[in-house]
Amino acid sequence: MTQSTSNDSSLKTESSLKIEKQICFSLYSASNALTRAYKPLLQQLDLTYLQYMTMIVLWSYAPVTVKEIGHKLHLDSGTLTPLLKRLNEKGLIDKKRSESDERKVFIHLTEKGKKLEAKAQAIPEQITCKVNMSAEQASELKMLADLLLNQLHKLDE
Amino acid sequence: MTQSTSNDSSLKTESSLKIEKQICFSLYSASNALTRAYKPLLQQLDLTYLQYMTMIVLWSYAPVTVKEIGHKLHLDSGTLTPLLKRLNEKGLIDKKRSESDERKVFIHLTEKGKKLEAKAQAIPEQITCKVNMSAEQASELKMLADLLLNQLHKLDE
DNA sequence: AACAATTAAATTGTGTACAATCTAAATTTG
DNA sequence: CAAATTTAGATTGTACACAATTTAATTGTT
Repeated sequence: MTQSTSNDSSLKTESSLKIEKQICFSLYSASNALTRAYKPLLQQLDLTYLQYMTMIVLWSYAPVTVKEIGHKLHLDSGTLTPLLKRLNEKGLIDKKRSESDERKVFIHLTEKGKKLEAKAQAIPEQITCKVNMSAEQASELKMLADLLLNQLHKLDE
Repeated sequence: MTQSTSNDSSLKTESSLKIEKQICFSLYSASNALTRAYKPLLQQLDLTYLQYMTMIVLWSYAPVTVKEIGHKLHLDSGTLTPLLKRLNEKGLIDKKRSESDERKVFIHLTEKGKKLEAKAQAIPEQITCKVNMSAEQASELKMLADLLLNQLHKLDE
């Protein structure tokens, strides 16, 4: 069989298809794994990873519009509307339409939502223990991921 | 000194909740942005990012079991079963139950599936153009993402 | 003022991720 | 060798992501 013994078709595969897979896929897998690692910690707060992220934005900036949350998290209303509905059902946030511009919806923290911040203080340290990387490696990883993100955002202009 | 007496929680927030958010969130955002960047390129192949990834595994290793694909992509049958069903409907793969062990399902490439590899050769170069990073930065990013992934996998043992 | 264009959020539909459960087949044990 | 256990894959249900469309409010232009 000519084909079964020959693997020259993989020459190009090895020099491009496989290598590029590694970089993008490494990022993809690491991101999934990180979300998985957060899950058991966040169950104590009854939050998913994205809900936790949204609460972090709210703890710093509430009241903010859906648009502003989306800008900070790089997400659109298709993702945020149902997510905010769930946070509202949990009693963590309130929605109020802006009076000056009725298109805008401001997201406010409820007392329960504000109180949750104290409980969330434990999370960062717990995840740092799980991720046994040096501070230098972690900040280098962050820097490179941000660089990549910025490069990709430039394309949208 | 300059700290407000009204909000002493800001100290802890700034030193942990905010910073840890950055690292994990940078990774998360970069990964999402990368998937978005692939989308227009992969539309030429009528594949999503994960379908493309699965095809890359198959181009190298088919026929392989669902389990083996899952191991390489760090995904389980809950994700892969419906995905493979779609690749099957597109005529790219066939499923064949193993004769020696009827629990196992081997995924084979169809002729159409094999032919798609040639068309996919253009993708890596196109994405490299979009991601304007140096080779050093890219490989450093990959290395750190792999390190993180390995650290997190150690916890599962 | 009239109306086209833009904007904010919601909605719809497709495709991941993943926990939990189920079925059937293979393996291990008593 | 039969019962208990394990394993491979499929199924079910929840929650993202995101494109495309819709609705309603605001802004821009003439």
